Amino acid sequence: MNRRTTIKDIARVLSLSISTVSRALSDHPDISAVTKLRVSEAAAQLGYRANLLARGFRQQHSGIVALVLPEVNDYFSPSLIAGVSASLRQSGRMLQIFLTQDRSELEAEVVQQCVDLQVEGVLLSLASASTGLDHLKPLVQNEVPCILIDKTAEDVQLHSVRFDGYQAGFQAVRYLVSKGHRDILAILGSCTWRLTQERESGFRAGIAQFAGTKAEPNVVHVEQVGELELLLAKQFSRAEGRPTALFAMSDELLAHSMRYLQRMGLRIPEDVSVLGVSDGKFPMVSVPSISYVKTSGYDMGWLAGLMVSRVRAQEGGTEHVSMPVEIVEQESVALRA
Amino acid sequence: MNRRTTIKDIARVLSLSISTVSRALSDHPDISAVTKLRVSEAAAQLGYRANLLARGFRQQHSGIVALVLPEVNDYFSPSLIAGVSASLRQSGRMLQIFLTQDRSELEAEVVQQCVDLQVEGVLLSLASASTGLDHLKPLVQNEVPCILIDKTAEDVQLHSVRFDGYQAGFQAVRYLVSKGHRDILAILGSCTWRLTQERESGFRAGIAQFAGTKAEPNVVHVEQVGELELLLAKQFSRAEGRPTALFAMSDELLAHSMRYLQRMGLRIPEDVSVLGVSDGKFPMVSVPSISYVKTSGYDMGWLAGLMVSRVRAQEGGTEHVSMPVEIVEQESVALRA
DNA sequence: TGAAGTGGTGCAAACGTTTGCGGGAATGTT
DNA sequence: AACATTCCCGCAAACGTTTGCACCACTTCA
Repeated sequence: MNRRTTIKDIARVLSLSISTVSRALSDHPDISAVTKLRVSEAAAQLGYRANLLARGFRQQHSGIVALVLPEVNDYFSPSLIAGVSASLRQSGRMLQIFLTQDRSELEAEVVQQCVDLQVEGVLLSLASASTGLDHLKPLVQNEVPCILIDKTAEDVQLHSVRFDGYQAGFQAVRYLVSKGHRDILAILGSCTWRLTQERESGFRAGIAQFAGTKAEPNVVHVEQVGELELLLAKQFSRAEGRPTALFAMSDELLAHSMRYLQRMGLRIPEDVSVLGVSDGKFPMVSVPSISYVKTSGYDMGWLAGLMVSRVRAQEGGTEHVSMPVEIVEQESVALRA
Repeated sequence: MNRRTTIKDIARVLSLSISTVSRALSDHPDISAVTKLRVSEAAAQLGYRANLLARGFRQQHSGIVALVLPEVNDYFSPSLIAGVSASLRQSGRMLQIFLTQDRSELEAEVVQQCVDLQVEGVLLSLASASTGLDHLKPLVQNEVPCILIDKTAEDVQLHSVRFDGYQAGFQAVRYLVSKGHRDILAILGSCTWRLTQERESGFRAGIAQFAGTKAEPNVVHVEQVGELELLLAKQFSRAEGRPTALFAMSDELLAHSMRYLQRMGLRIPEDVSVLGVSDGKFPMVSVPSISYVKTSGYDMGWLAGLMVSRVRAQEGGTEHVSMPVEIVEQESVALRA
């Protein structure tokens, strides 16, 4: 096997020193224009490619950004990954993905691996069991920028970017009430997620403000999608006083909810209106199409990617971004007298 | 900032040479048991972590496997990624993901980047425009194991793993015919994919063998999902002699097809039966649940991950694996007299 | 007693790149 | 003419790890 051509080969061919070649390739001001030209021509000629491991080793960082996810689901993750990938490509970095299977121990292990690899930054979506943040210490100790995304937690040391959960819940109620709904059922995920808590408080605030004083907020928490069937059966079995609208916190909850509603013979939106929180793809292909609170995973990924550049550039304070949401109207919400 | 502890620190603390420490940590037979113990204790004590960049640099390979995808879609990619990730974790490697936006130039660029990084192997799903394989030359020249997955091509140099497309088409027809269907419409993807061609030939063979001699295979190719609406309108507008069953090659085509069918007021499965090819998640949440030809992305990812180990271990001939498929019955196919 | 083997350890080079420093030549300044 | 300045460039060290080789002490065998 023919050895890779290195910077030394270029130096030999041009009778230059390796330091000059190195500087020429990185456009160092000390090097004259003609030399730079000769070097870059020779490099192209010889098919030179920088050895990223050698460079990374020398510079003490790898050019890699890690994206750590509990799992890669069918709804949110793909667009998030696409956003991160696009953003990193632009800043000349590479994307490494780690899955933690939603387990804290794996998360800790993976975090250590990121440090060992000397990544440029870590974009981390917390496992649901990760209540404490001790296992992220290696990152701050080694000054690796860590940005919590989506599934975040409160922390002064770490940056974060997430959707405005409060607004998501609040706007959802506002919209449904504006369509005449008063009895709204909120299907939320695990209480351990900060995201869930925020949406719930937004939802409750919305109910209090818009639905009138008599209305009691109707909220259920779902840990496993299996629980949904019974919950919905209980809520919708009675003909009188059942919810006229359903608000689901995720595509997954939304999909399963719709499935059960339709099984029970309830029509959407004639019998019950439905509003989701989504990236937009599932609501689009569904029949009928679903109105939803839009949360762009792509945008979030893009921003998170930018943030590692920002954080590395100047050590400003820790940023906590919450991204805006907006209502997208489609067919699943009916006007109610 | 406190420097990372290195192998040298351990050596100094124990008054050993760095070579001894290195060998002890890698369980080299030359080193005595007691020394190994002392070293590993000191390492734990000092919180030593190997510098992966230094090691990779020295060993000429990074411990990273690249997964190169045209895009990360909502249906297939997530489980594929999960499978690859799990498999790589087991072999102690890390996963890097590159998206090519289904563009050949980006694919070529990314391939070069993989070589620059000295990855252990590349799992590559071809962009639809990548007809030739010249841009993969850097991989074979640098002896980087390359395994084409899913979107593959014929090549003697490169390994490949994909689903048995012929069987998918063939079994689909067999199943639908067994339920009494004769007029089956096949919705296929881009002709440029080898996968599409195989499924089409399987489909045609099935029609020829099972549907009787009089039956003409009814096949449409969809480049952009937008075309679907007109295609389906044309096929299903007439009341007489319209297809009684529809076979869709992907979740995406399936989802959009169903959407349009239902818009046209056609009931599934009463008016038209539907069969998909899928990983299984979308057919499950759909209403009604969809019968499908099962293709496990997780299994494929897992296998692809294993293959890089196999290829690196002993240089056997190039492997071409085609994974079996099976019919999963659900609610979307009606019995027809 | 000398030679040959063995088990444990250290020396030093090497991987490819970056970078602080020093120096030579040419030009400009007193 | 002496000196300062500017522009290019080379020397050599350094990053942390692995590994071929040499070495020493000790045992075994002739």
